[in-house]
Amino acid sequence: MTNVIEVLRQHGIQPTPQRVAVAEFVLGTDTHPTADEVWAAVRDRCPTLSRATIYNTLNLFAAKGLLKPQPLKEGVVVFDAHVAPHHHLIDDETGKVFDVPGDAVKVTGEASLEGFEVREYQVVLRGRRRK
Amino acid sequence: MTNVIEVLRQHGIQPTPQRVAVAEFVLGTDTHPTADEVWAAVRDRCPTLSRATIYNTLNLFAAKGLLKPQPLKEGVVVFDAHVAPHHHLIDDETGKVFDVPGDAVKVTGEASLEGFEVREYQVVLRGRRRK
DNA sequence: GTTCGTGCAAACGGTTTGCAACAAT
DNA sequence: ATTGTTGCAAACCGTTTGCACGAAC
Repeated sequence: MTNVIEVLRQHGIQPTPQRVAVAEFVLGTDTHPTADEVWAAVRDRCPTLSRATIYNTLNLFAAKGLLKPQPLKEGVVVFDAHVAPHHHLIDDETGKVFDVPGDAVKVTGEASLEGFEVREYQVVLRGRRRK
Repeated sequence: MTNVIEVLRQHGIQPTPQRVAVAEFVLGTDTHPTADEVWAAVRDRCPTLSRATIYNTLNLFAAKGLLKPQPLKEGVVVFDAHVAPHHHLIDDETGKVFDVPGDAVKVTGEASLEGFEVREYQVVLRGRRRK
């Protein structure tokens, strides 16, 4: 993780201590955390940080293109620091979300859909993690 | 739409008037409605039907394999009567969800993912509907 | 009369918003 | 002084649940 403060500034975000704490966690993980998981992870470093600020911050980051909210599970939004196009695998047992590189799976035929102009697409795979 | 009552019975569901009303709407549409949209659509035919019954009924249908809940939007679950594997296109402007036949888009490479056993997959396309 | 389904209202969990205190410029 | 940020609490919205009434076997 390079200098988080610089990254925030480059995206037009004032680097407050709370935002830096959130950014350092959320930009440095590939666990696709929920807002509450971010809160739990940042609490020890910044105990006064409230849920409201978590949501404000995550939504701000999303609006500025630092994060992408993903409706992959029912009832919660998970935040993905991986902004470039890629795919997701969801473990049936644990519900955990794993990144799948964009080139690991190939999609063909999306250009020939009648009546649609496809801007982006994503493959959601569900299955089991082999150990 | 064949006889809805028969379909319910075949899935081990007692066909009450409320369930029949819900089934006739939800099994006969491809609009991927939310629970509230189902409620609104069934209200005129069955004005006493409560939200609780809507949720009970939709969850029952899902448990019995008549419907598949899909986490395609943030904050709501949409119900899909299309149970066979297929894909979805979400209109950027309206948020509406359209079915994309399973063979209109081809996915390759999912079998070769290291460490994963893929049970099912789905392509989520986002873009604009051309008119 | 027991079982199952309904409907109301209350509870719930994730998210948002209003607002007062508080930096920072 | 103005602008922007925080944190609390309350509101909000989609969904679930507890429970009493009612229908069906």
